Amino acid sequence: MTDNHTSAEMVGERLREVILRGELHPGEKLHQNRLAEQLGVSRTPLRTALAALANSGLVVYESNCGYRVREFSPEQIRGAFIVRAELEALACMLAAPNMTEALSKQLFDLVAEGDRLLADGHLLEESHAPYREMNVRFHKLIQTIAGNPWIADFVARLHNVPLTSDRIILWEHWKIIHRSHDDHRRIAEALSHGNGMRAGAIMREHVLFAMDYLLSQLNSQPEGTLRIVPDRAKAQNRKTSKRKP
Amino acid sequence: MTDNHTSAEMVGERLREVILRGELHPGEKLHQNRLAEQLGVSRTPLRTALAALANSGLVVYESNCGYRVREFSPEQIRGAFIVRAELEALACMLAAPNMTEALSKQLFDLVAEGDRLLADGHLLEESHAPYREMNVRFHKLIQTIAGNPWIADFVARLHNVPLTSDRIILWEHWKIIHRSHDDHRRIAEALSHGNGMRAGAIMREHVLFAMDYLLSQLNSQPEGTLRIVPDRAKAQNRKTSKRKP
DNA sequence: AGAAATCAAAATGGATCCAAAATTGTAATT
DNA sequence: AATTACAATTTTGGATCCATTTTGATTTCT
Repeated sequence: MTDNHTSAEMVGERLREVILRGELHPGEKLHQNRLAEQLGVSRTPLRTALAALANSGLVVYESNCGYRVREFSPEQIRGAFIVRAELEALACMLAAPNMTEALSKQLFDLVAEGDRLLADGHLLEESHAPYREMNVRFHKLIQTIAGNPWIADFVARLHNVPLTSDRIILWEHWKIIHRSHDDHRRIAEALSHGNGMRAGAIMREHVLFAMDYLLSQLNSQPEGTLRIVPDRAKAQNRKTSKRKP
Repeated sequence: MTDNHTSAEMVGERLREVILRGELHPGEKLHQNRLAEQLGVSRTPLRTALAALANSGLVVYESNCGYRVREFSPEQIRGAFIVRAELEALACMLAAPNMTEALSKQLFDLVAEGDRLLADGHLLEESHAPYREMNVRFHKLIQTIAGNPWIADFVARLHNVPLTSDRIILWEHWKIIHRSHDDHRRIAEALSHGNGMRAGAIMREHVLFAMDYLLSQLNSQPEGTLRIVPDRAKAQNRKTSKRKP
């Protein structure tokens, strides 16, 4: 599926993973020689990949100073959720008039898949990944039904923020994950009835609550259940010295 | 201000201009050798620029097949306006609680500038550029006040569609441009009163009407007052042959 | 004659090389 | 001792070169 053939594409995808996983710390300088050697390619495809990543917002570039991992303030993370809430709500509104029997079934199938994973009364460790994938598919399906490619594109870009990545499920409390899954069911029901406004309202709250919960977790325990948190202590020597000779 | 020093950045900006201005036709293949020679640089910075443009959505890339100018369907253009309407409405909602006396003044100064340009009862030819710039500044100021950088970024990306570019003012009819400017005044007034909902509602309609008008112009006279329209007749030989040897 | 195979030309992707700029370390001067 | 000037190293940016893939055109075979 996602088999990119050129080195530049592979390197880009690899870097994206590494950055989102937090293995490269925000603000960290990306030395081209070292990185190229580590990744086993020459500098040329690496630079191509970096140029692309810079435009996708994962790294920042400064002329003659190279690339560094982009860092996001809590305020920016909050902003990402707010825009995402609005875009996904809009997706619901646009999707509603496009609903068919088949599409309704696809949505409810995903809900049922979540039901199965949560059947025991809690989410097993080994069910984390399947649940996460189901969650991603549910949101993406609605965006597809909406038929506006810009929405899916922008939502994907908003996931290019380390902490808001769709690969992170930090809901350990049963009540929260249960409520979140219940939102999915209600959204599916509203959409299958053609009620875009209602589906959109649920979706907006669905995303905004995730924001509140994530930010509260960030504030309360900066490094606890979350190893993904950018280690500010380690955010090392960045001397923004700017002298005129 | 926008002085990018490296060749790659200059080439990228140059290509962006050329594509948005329609001098490179949608779907057209971008031959690296020829382009590099035309632009007076080697292929390396050109490829860096293309990689960036690909991620910004102006060109599309296919492995081992190179880059071509992206083409947008009328439906995609419509979709861009719809998302932009929502994002700019959201910007109004977020901007309202941030308003100050100074910011109100800045907004009304821009409105007054438009008043001056339209004072004669119509828009002079030489006032086109100033009016266009005022328009851009008005919208950008609201996005700045909103304080959510994602909105400004996404709106800018939505302007990366040839026909929706903010450099195009195709409103030749006095009534329409007058009404559009009146929207600006009402938005400024609503914002200065802290009424984000109302400002957002006006903004949404402001953008959606521009969409309707643009699309109607596109349908009625594919090449009339608009020279920017992609010349489909010239969209030349693209053989998407895909054989397995 | 039409389709398939083959070979030549061209274009893309990647590696290496070189120049220019920035950073770092050292020395010299105040 | 601190700061400035200067030199050496490192790193980035750009050009060139080479390999691989694609494209197209010609030839060959059914």
